[in-house]
Amino acid sequence: MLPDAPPPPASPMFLPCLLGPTGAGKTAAALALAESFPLSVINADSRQVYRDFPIITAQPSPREQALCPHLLYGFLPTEQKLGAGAFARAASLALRAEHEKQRLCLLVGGTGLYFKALLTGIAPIPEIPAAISSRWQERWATVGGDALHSLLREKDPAYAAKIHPRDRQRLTRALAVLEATGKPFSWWHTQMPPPPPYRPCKIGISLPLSLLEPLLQRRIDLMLEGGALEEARAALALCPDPDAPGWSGIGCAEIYQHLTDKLSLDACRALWFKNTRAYAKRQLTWFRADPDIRWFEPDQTKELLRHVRAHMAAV
RNA sequence: GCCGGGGUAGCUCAGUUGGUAGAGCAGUGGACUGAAAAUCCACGUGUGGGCAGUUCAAUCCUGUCCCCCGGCA
Repeated sequence: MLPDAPPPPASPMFLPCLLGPTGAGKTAAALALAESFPLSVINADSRQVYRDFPIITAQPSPREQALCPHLLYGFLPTEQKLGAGAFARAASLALRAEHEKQRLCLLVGGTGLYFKALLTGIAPIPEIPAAISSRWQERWATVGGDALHSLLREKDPAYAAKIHPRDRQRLTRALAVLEATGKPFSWWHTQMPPPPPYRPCKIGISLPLSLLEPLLQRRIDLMLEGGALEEARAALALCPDPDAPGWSGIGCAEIYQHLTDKLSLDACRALWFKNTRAYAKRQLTWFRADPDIRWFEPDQTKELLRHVRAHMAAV
């Protein structure tokens, strides 16, 4: 299932990464960098992969994408999902292909787990059959979190100690992995692949939350003016299942509610903003914990360029 | 003006047969190994609308004033 790891190149690949909270200006910063270097932009955002939601997930516009090669944007149908492992595989293939063409790659996105999976590697856990996962979901619903947590405590005490009984997602995942592979989740975590052959240069683009807020609100209004409702209507015609992975994105979910008459447009807009803000905050929490990130404000393109140049030269 | 209902956390509200109060949401911090724009954890002193009275004790009872919402004039 997993492709063999590529043979390690002679020297690690220099890999600038633009990350940070949603709406802070990563796309604009990427295009500014593309003016100075011949580079290819690789998406590292779990939502911008969706084909049916280019506006709502704030993918670079067709005009922007025409300025330089953009990879892994807008290719996935709403009913499919791209897990962190699948992302890391796809991204490393794309990176290798671009590298062979002597092109510098820029990783851009806001999904912390995707960066982690690609840059530090991820345990080689095989794909878990959907039937097994959904069976554990059902058991969660019927027996509850405490019962499942004590079951996990028997089979995988190390991981059980790390998660809360109410953490449905992690709990059911750990039990599904255990059932499908016969090995505890925590055992898999010790089976790390060799470190990926990258030399990352992590650049954060951010603003204090209070300054980000008005930008997020304005971006939502621009999306609505720019056809977000029409986009969602079209997606709804293609995939009417609200539980499909693509519909769980912020903005998509709220508009779905509105289109199915469960939410007025005003309430939809307000909820969309609320959820976006909360998400930006979660991203800040994630990235704040990473000491390797060098932070810039959106208008510091000159400093940012200088920083990338300096790191590119360094061996 | 009269009658009724209300004024409790940033918001919506609950509760206390009198012993100074707690949920949801919001907010802040945190976690994060294939759903990650996901999932989850921790954190609750508020002149209980103002003033006076009864009481050992009032957010709760009484009086009065102010404000909001209905209805009647």
